[in-house]
Amino acid sequence: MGLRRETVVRAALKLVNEVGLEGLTLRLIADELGVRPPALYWHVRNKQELLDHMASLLLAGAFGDVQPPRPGQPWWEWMAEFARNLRRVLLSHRDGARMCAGTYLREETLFTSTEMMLRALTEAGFSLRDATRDAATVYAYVVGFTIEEQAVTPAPGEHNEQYSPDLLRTQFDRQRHPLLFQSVEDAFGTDTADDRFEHGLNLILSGMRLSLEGK
Amino acid sequence: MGLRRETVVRAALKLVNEVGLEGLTLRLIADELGVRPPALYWHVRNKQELLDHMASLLLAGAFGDVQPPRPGQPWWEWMAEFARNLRRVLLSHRDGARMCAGTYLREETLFTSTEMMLRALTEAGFSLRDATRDAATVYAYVVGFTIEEQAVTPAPGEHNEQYSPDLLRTQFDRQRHPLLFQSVEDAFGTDTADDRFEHGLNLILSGMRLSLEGK
DNA sequence: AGGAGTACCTTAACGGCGTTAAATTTAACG
DNA sequence: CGTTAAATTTAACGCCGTTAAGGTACTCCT
Repeated sequence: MGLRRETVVRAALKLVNEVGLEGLTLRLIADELGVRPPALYWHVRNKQELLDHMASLLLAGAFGDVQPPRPGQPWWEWMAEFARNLRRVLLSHRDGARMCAGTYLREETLFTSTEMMLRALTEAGFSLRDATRDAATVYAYVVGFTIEEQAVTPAPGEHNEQYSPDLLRTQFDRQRHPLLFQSVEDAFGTDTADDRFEHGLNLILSGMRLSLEGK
Repeated sequence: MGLRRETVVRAALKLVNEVGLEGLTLRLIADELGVRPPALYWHVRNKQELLDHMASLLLAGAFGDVQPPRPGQPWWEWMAEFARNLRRVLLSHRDGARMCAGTYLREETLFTSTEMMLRALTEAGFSLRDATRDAATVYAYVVGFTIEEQAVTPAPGEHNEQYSPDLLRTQFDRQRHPLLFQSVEDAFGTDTADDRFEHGLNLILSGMRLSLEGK
């Protein structure tokens, strides 16, 4: 008969997309699965463990099918692809970034793809120590960036009203904070989240390239 | 008589240090203040708004007394000081990073210090657009890094048992993931969180320097 | 065939949570 | 002293995560 742990985790991931992380309850998940709430405790120790599994499964979608750098592909392009993929996956679920931030990862595939990343970087000339810290930096940046992004844009198409241009314009006094005022205008004008993400990513990867040349 | 909103927020900040973000309840805060729970709703619309105010007040401690760059101080050293200060403040409260990640900031002093940062960077030669995105990158990195850090080390001295060296050693197969295995060893050996933070910060600031020269 | 054991789920309930409505006290002022 | 507004209390609602105990169905041994 039915219901493996992965089924529960997938149902939870589907629901978090609809109701957000705050709205996700065990009772709701149980309903979705046609089951009483305590049944979930057979598959999961408690809600936190379920959240850990959700984050792991979500990230497995980003790390899971990572391929080694293609022949001739520079490592920094490969890293950039990875970072974009990670952000894309985090954005693919409402509250995806907050879900994955600081959670304990329990998926085997995450280990193998991390190993692959470390290999790619060490083969490019980085020490293992630097490779580890560089990868952690990229990860921290992507997660941190996407958390802020999803705070403003909870789901594609939705926009948190607290961050609406009109509201912010009233808060930022143009006289006292002219630069801040202008930068908020830009942020809602020409600038897109993609642009901002690429800019920061480029900073990190440039720094990595520089540190490699300095060897 | 007594109890202003700031009193409530400060009590909440004190308590989150003792019980963590999950353990923080309005009833607990009310007890601490010698008051019944609904009294808090006079000073705060709901719990989320209280959390926003907590994050804002906490961050005000990091941004609040930011001084302009000292004469002759390079902008990157000034930025590094800011980043270290931010991390220090986030670490000063349990779950400080998670508390501040993606919350809506409501403190006036945060605006003025952001303005100051934008001015410092634009005077150093950055366009306003770049200054904004660079500052956002540093912020995202610091928050992302510290979230992971506090997941492993909830409070100074404490260490999450899920990340204990012994447990991790059993999970990482030395044969299949030799680099990952070694890097975990290093992480618990010579490497400190401070080292790792400085390394990533340096990547970003190097990238910023490079982008300025490229002009 | 029948009983033991295990895997999986249900029923019932507990204590605690955020939040609301309404009544009540406290302070301020003419 | 009476009125009004600010600040808090009492009482309660509905929901939450979680636990204990019991039930059902399947497997396997004899």
